[in-house]
Amino acid sequence: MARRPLTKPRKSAVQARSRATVDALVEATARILVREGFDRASTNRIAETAGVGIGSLYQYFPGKEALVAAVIERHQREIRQAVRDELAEILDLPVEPAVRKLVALAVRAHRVDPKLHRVLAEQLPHLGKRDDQERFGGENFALFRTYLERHRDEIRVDDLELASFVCVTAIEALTHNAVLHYSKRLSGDAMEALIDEGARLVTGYLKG
Amino acid sequence: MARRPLTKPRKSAVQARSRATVDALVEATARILVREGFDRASTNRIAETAGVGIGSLYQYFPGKEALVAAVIERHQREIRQAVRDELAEILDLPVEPAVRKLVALAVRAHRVDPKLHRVLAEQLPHLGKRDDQERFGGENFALFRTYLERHRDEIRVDDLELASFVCVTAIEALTHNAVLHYSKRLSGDAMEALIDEGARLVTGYLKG
DNA sequence: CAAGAATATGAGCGATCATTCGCATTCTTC
DNA sequence: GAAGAATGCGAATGATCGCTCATATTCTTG
Repeated sequence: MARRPLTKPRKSAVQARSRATVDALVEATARILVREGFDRASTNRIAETAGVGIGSLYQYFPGKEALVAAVIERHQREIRQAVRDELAEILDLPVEPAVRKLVALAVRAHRVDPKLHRVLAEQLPHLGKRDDQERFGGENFALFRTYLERHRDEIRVDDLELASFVCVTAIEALTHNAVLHYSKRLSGDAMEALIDEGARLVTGYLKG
Repeated sequence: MARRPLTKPRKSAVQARSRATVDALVEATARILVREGFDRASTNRIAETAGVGIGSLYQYFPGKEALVAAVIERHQREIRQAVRDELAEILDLPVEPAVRKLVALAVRAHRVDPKLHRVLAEQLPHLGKRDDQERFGGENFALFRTYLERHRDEIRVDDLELASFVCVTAIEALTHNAVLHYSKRLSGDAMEALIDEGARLVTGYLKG
C-alpha cells in the first residue's frame, strides 16, 4: 500500500497566506534575537510572537537553526542591496579614494540594522560554522586581495595575502566597534572623523 | 527560636578537600566551554565532568554564570601573569619600539589558552554585561591613552581619544584574528611578519 | 574517640525546551 | 458548491534544564 498521504512536507510556501506566515516567523525571530538574545529565542516563543501556531512553524522550518539562517540571509541581502554597485567602481579607483570609499561603505553596511548585526556577529558563531570571519569576512578578503593585485604598482607591500588580512581585519573591526559599541562615545561628526582616520590608517599602511 | 542550623551557606572553601572540588568544577567548566560550547555547559554536565555531585556544585556556586565568571577570572589572571612587568616599561619607550612591543604583547596574551579565549570572546558577551570591549578592552584603552598623552609630542594626531580607539581596536582585532582564526593560514614565521605589519600599521598612523 | 562542623551526594521537582500529530480551517479548482 | 489540496492549529510527549534538600561521609577539635 505504501501510504504517504500526510505528514512532514516541511516544504516552502506557495499561497499568499503561507508566505505571510513565513515572513511573520522570520520577522519574529529577528525581533526576539535583538530584544532578548539568542538563548531566549525558543521555537515556542518565536511562534507565539509571530502570532502563529507552533505547528505552522514546523511546517516551514525544521528547527530554530533554520529560522536563524533565514534571518541571516535576509540581513545579508539587505546589506548587499545597500552596498551594491559601489563596490564595482571602487575596483578602478586609486588607493586613496578607494580605501576611503571602502571604509565609508563598511560603516554603511554596519548601519543596516546594527542591533541585529551585533547579535548575529556576537552570539551566533558558535552555532552555524559560518562566522563573520569565514563567510562574510572571507568574501571581503578575496575582494580586497583582487584590488591590491590590480593596483600593485601603487602600493609598497610585498605580501599581498598578509596585507589583505591586515587591512580587512582593521577596517572590519574599526567599523564594527564604532557602530556597534561606541556610537554614543563617538558623537555624530566624530563618526565622520572616524572614517577619515580609518582611511588614513589603511592608506598609510599600504603606501608605506 | 530563630533556627539557623543548616542550609544554604553557598560560601567559599576552607578545607583542602573542598578547594580541590572548586578547582575541579572551574576546570571542568573551562573544558566544556572549549570542547562543547557555552550552551552545552549545563550545571549537571559540569558537575558530572568534574566528577562531583550536583549538590556540591551549588554549595560553592549560585549557578552557571558564577562558574563562567570564575573561568574568566582565572583566564585573565593567567594573561596578566604572562604580560606582567612588560607593560610598565613600555610606557617610557618611544613610539616605534613601544608599539612593536605592544603588538607582540597582544599576541602573547592571545596565545594563553587561545581556544578558551576564543570561546570567551565570542560566546559570552551576551551573558555577562562585561564584554571584551567594555572590560578588557576598556583597560587597554585607558592604558594606551595614557601612553599617547605622555608621548604627545612624538605623534601627529590631535584627537587622542579617537586615536586610542583606532589603535587599540586595530591591534586587538589583528592579534585576535591572527591567533584564533588564521593561525593555519598564516604560517609560523608569517606570525612574526604579522607582528611587524601590525606595528607598522599603527606606527605609521601615529607618526602621520 | 566523640561530637559537631565541613563537605559530598543524587533523587527528584517544576520549568522550559523542541518537536509531533490528529484535526480544523481556508483556498483552489472544476 | 463540492472535493481535495494547502495551510493552520495547539495539546501532549519526552528530554533537558536549573536547582533544592534530606541524608551520608569526612574532617577537625577537644
